[in-house]
Amino acid sequence: MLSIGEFSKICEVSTKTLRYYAEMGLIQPEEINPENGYRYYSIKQLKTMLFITRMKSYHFSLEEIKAILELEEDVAEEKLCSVLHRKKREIQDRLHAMEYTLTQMTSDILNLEKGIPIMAYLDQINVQLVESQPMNILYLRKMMSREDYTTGYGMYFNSLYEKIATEQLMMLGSPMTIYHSPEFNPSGNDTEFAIPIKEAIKGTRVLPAGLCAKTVLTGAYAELTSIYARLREWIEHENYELVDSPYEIYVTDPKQGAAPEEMVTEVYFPVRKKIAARPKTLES
Amino acid sequence: MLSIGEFSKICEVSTKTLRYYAEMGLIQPEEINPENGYRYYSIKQLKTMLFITRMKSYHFSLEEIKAILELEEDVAEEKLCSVLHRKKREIQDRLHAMEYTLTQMTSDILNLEKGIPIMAYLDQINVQLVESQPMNILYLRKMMSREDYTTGYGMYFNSLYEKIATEQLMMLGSPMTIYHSPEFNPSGNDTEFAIPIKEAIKGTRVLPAGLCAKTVLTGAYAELTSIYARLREWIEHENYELVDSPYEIYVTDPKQGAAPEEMVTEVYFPVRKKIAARPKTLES
DNA sequence: TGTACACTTTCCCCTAAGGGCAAGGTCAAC
DNA sequence: GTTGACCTTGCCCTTAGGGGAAAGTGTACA
Repeated sequence: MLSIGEFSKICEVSTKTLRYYAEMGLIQPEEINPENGYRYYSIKQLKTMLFITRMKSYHFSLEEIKAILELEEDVAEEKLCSVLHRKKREIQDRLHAMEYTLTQMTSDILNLEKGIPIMAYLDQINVQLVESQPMNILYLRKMMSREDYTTGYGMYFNSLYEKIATEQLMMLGSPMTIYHSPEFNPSGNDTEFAIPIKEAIKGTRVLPAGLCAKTVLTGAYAELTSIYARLREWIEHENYELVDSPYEIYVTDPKQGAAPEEMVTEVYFPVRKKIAARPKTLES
Repeated sequence: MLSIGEFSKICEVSTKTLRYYAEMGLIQPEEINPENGYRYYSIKQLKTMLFITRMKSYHFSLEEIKAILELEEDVAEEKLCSVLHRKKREIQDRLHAMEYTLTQMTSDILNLEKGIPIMAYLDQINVQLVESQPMNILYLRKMMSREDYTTGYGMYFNSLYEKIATEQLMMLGSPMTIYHSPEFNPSGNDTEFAIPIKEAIKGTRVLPAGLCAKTVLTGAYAELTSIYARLREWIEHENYELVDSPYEIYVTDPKQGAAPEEMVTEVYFPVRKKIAARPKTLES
């Protein structure tokens, strides 16, 4: 039997950590002296501790590790395998995100070294007032949470494309999304995926025409937040107000896998001039 | 002037976040109504908020971002540039660490699919008792914290190699490190870098001969923790005790950049059989 | 056998970046 | 005048432990 200090040195973790793990039920000392409360570990528990530290290095949370340790013998190996696969994919995603962050940092550094302030690009975003045409769109409307976006976009546009193909419909424009949640909502956004087509069939509706503030983004989607901010700023400053859901048109089809710098996205905010000093703004 | 809710929608952050940032002095509302405490932001502050979220996406802490925002105008750009460079390197390091984690996970998954339990390798580590020869070593002794290790190893071995080259000394073995801190110590370890040479000059000492428990590791250093644990377990189980500082010999020179799977490292624990049931263990 | 010191226990507060919720005050549209 | 949306502060919660205090315990040494 090993005291907590001895065991902690062998495992190369602190005694604090061992006590914490015992408290949360991750690994219990094999024996506790009932008189003085001293914890005693068996050397056989070393393997469990090394397993825990390995899973921790794979970015499992302690709760996840606990769940793995509590698996029944007979399902343990396959379950562990599947859970490792899942975590691996998660880490790969994080890795790609970091790679993208790095390219962004590099471009910012390059700009800075040329003497261009980092946020200068904001002033380059220019907003135009345009009159949009009415469009007949084939749509799918879903609640999307932040994480669903990357996979969701693919899925829903795919099913729209499929319908167009199987029903021999005629596409009249680029795919688009319409954001019906009026505000930034971390728990989920009411999002409509749509493609303009000629035929007015079931599953289509007309996107009404109207005055819009419009901005064109050339480059990766990461800048979209700034675009939205800039549009809202413009609307505020020019004394307009939003009268319908904003939408984006993906002029460069994201499915074609164009280079991120060449992707073109148009952002539209349906607006109307604010009527000054009149309370009833919902009627013209 | 925008209320906190309006500003939060434009910036796409929560009102909680805005209040938190104000509280910690990151960004103050331009005006606070003294009667009711309502915060009002100016649209000009949007640029600052977008800058903050961008820096956050670069993994700067809020404290770091605050420091950047508080820089004097004239030094701001160069300082920002240098700080971005530093952070970029940090992220690259994390990226490499994650890539390594991924290769480890992959190999664990492969084993599992072959039916080999993840921790099975522990039982494969075998420990031998050997009698080491005395060695005359050229050494450098330093306190190392965990993060110093990767850079430190390079630096200190380099300066040893340099001395050997300039003073025309004769190397008699592979580089090694001796760990004098008796325990796992997160704040810093007393570490000796050494290379066996022929000449007994200033800056050398003799590593005494003696009985050692020895293990050979073939593969990446990440497994070293397990090796140490296994050695301590063996010592405990076989009723030996540690009588001097453990050391590692890098048989495959890490400078030569061999593939991690082919690196060979020997780990030695100077030991002695425990004298049973006698209190004075320090004298034989 | 006494003593000094190392070891262990529990308890409490702290971290970073906010989220959730409650109670109460305020604003704007009807 | 009322209602519902919005704002305020305050408190507790999150992860994976770290730091330190106060008190009890174990053991090596004289």
